[in-house]
Amino acid sequence: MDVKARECAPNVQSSEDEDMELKRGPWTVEEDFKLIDYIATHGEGRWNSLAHCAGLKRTGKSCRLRWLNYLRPDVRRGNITLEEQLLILKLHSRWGNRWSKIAQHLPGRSDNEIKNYWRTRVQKHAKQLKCDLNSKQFKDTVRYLWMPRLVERIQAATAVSNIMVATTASATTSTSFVGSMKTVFPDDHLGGAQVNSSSYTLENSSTTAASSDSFATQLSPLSDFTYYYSINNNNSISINNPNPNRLKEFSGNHYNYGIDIQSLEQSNNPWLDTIDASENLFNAEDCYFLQQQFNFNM
DNA sequence: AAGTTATCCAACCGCCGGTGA
DNA sequence: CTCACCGGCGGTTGGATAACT
Repeated sequence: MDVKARECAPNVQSSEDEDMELKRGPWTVEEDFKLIDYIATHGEGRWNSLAHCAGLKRTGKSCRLRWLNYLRPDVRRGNITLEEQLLILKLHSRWGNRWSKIAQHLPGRSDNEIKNYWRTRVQKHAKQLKCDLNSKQFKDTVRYLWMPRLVERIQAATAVSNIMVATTASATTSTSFVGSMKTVFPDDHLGGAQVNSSSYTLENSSTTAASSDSFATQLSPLSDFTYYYSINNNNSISINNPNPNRLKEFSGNHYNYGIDIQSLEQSNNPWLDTIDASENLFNAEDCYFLQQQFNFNM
């Protein structure tokens, strides 16, 4: 994807362009497809000239953000998995608010999404505990309670998925997660709950067992646009169906923020509910633990 | 059912560092 | 060296939606 948009000189603008007002706010389907088509042909980068050449009345920044956070083929959106939650907590404890750095270890996740996750889910729990995010209390809670609990639930989910895989394909554990954990935390411990390779190795999980291409295509929560284009061996992008008539169909049926996939997973696989219970990280047991350990005023 | 509050997240903003003229 | 431009990053906002009263 090194081909840059050099064909169009950004400094040469017609008077008409100079009068062109920049558009803001939510992107339309048409704008998305303009951007996708242009990047498919010319590659990404040089965002200001790209925006101009693609005929988008957007800033280069806006195009870059839209592409990276939403449109690029490998973007994953939707529920943050337990493994990803654990990784985010670990990496944040190490690097703080270095969202882009953290995102590098969560394939397909944008820094924006991780940041949003942190600000909404994690900060909410800090608020519930009435303690500061940067306080030792909260850091201890994350390290000695939250992370071990996540590890337990990941292990439990792995066990369940081993059973379920025989009859249904449903796990969405990222194969890259194991690599990330091993790379970042080669010999790590989580407050007494050790993270070892056997806990996460996908040889134990349903993802490996059901890792056929068709399965991945069906369930991987990738960009909504991936059916419209595909990534070639040389990492270039091919438009699968350039027929503009498809736009309407695509818009009507698929431009729905991935709800189909999520609802499919949840409606067909009730056990997923037990996995994605991220909002219930602190049960009565935990609250008691917190009160005892940290004198939290729950 | 209607109004209010909380939550989520896409998108914007401002700052900063790198780069090239 | 200076300046302008660009891309990347982290912080913030505001609209849409869900949950609650």
